[in-house]
Amino acid sequence: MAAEISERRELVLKLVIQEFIENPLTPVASELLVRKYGMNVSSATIRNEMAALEDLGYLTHWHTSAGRVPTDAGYRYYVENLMDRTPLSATEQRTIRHQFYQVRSELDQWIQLAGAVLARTAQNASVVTQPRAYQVRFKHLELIAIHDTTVLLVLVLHDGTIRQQTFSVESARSQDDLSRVASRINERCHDAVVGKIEDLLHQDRALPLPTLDDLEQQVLDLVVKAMRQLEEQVNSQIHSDGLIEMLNQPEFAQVERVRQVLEMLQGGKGLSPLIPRALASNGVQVVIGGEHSRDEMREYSVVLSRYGITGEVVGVLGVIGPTRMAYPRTISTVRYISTVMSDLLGDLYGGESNRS
Amino acid sequence: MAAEISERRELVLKLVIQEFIENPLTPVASELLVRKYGMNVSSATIRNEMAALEDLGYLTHWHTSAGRVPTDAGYRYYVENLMDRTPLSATEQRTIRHQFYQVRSELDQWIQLAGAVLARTAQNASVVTQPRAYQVRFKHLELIAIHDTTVLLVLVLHDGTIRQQTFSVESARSQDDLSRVASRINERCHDAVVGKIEDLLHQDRALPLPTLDDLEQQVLDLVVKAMRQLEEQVNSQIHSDGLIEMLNQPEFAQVERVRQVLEMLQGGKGLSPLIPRALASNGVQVVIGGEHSRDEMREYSVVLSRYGITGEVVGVLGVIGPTRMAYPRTISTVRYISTVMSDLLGDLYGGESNRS
DNA sequence: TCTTAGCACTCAAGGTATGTGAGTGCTAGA
DNA sequence: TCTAGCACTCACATACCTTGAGTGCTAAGA
Repeated sequence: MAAEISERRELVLKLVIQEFIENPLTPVASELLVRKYGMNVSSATIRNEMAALEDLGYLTHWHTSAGRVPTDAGYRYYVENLMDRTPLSATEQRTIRHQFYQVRSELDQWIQLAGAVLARTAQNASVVTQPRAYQVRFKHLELIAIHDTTVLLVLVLHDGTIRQQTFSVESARSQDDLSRVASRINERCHDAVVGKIEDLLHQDRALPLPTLDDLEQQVLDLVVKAMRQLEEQVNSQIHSDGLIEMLNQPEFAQVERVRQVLEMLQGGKGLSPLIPRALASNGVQVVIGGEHSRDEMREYSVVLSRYGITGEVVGVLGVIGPTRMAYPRTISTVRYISTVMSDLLGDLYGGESNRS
Repeated sequence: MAAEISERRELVLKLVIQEFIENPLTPVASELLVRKYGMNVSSATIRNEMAALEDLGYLTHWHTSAGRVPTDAGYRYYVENLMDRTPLSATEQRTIRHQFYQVRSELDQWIQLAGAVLARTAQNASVVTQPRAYQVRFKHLELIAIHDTTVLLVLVLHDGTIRQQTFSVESARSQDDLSRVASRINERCHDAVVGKIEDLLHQDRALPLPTLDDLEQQVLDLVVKAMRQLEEQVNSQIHSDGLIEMLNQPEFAQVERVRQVLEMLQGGKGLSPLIPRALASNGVQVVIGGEHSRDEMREYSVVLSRYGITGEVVGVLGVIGPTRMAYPRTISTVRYISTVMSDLLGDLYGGESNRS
């Protein structure tokens, strides 16, 4: 019984995995494959094939008299070679696109919607990061008088990120005054990267008679600080959704697992190492169970894709679930939603969206 | 054995509840009270008292040979009459205030921080709503050219809410053009409620020669729509945190409960009926188990408080947990954080903060 | 009238024994 | 190379028993 892969062996592997994905509580038995999928051989033959697949490392046993269960390697082989790659049905595509169409003008709802749709379609938890520019670039700022010496600064960056913060000025200023300062800064800093603004500030301070007044300097300081801060937290916020969907999966019968997942998602601890990889690559990335660098992720798989406009703004979105997840459907979903999001961003920035 | 409340009976009730709060898995036995709290009577006497408290409806049995467990009425009596009302320790207060001090200028982080601190201090899930003005009032808007005919509208309302959305204009406009339109609108709509803006729009349309140009009309339409939308969703977003903390509570050993909680928190379904009540009342509100109108909340208690500046902006924050929760600590925490948040808002708006 | 010692009674939880059946591995023959 | 047949394994369910914590009640004492 040479441990090589034959066509029939592949079929057995594929069926075992698909069966197990559908019915994750019970290991799949040789007899079942014959009965349910009408194979033309006896269960004994299947058993032999299964034993061979076990030698190859694609299947395992929980105990001697239990059916077979896929290993991480098995899933990997399945995803690479065996899986059907059918896209989402036209109906589903239409429904999804329609939902996005309805919020097309509300930028901040895209993320939320993407998370919700991913979770509901893939029946697992979803993660979505804000689309971020490769470089943090200034777009616009606004100063709003709130009260006495308190001013609200609203900073809009080139990638659509909005930051708001308040600060105190030494003496009360009128709204007109503030607006004038804002528009002067907007003119000077148009599309500038943070370094440019810093230079501006330094040069000006070196002059004997600065052309920037105190308030302008103060505001620019704040802007620089805010932009630097954004630059550092590369992964930005990881928005996640679909915990309930994930909980409905049978593997979460014990609370322990639930806690694990919550900790992984909280602050994206378990996920952040994956983000840069996803940003750097085209197409959908799949990381299965033990392939994760972190131990606490060993029992989960992650399907991620980049979305956005190459060279302009990019983000990451994906699904996280138990290693036994419906890979074909999940992958199609992630791929599709990433193209939808890319298209949306394309419309916004007028660039070519990054369809993979 | 008359079913009346005596001093000793109250003590027994108090001890039973405190003991059960500390050790929620085991019903408290008469013997234990004598041993642990060194009472000067025998366990039989305590048993009699417990039986009386059971007649009064403050305690129950799970089965004949199990210790006593508080009922919802018992908790209620405890919260109203028996509980120690010690505030958070000075050290804790200082730590908390310090954390808020560090993000004092970043308005949008207050909510997040309040949620996190509430959850960590009370060891349960927390909920925080955005502070909202009684009336939605216009503060400021900004138009930013994004690309060709796409314009980003940033709308700042009087209570600090920021809404961003994009829209298309018929013909491309320069940023200067957009800024001019924005500042005209800002002048006209200063501090206006939505009705005012609508009037302005209607009146103008009725004129033979409108003073507002097309773009201005389009923008004002969007503003009105956005403001109306905000007015309707009174409860705004309910931000919640601390799921993990809650999961660490022993009552969440079964996933069923976890799912319940998730569903309650998701979109604040279970909570929204409580918000108006909390907004309308001073001080800390406690709703215990069966007192909830919704069945799915029967096993949970909620501690809520309003925060903000009366007559200006108000929000709600609080904690949700199993009926057996550490009421004294939770209530102190909610009360304290609500005053901290009120103070912060007070600084921002220059009003008197709503300390209760 | 209140308190308490004593005792019978109850019941959840944990342990052990046993049966059941699904499923495998192996062997020998087609 | 496939397959029928059979012994073997092991999780799971069921029933049964034991244990002990804790109560309720009674009757005697303060």
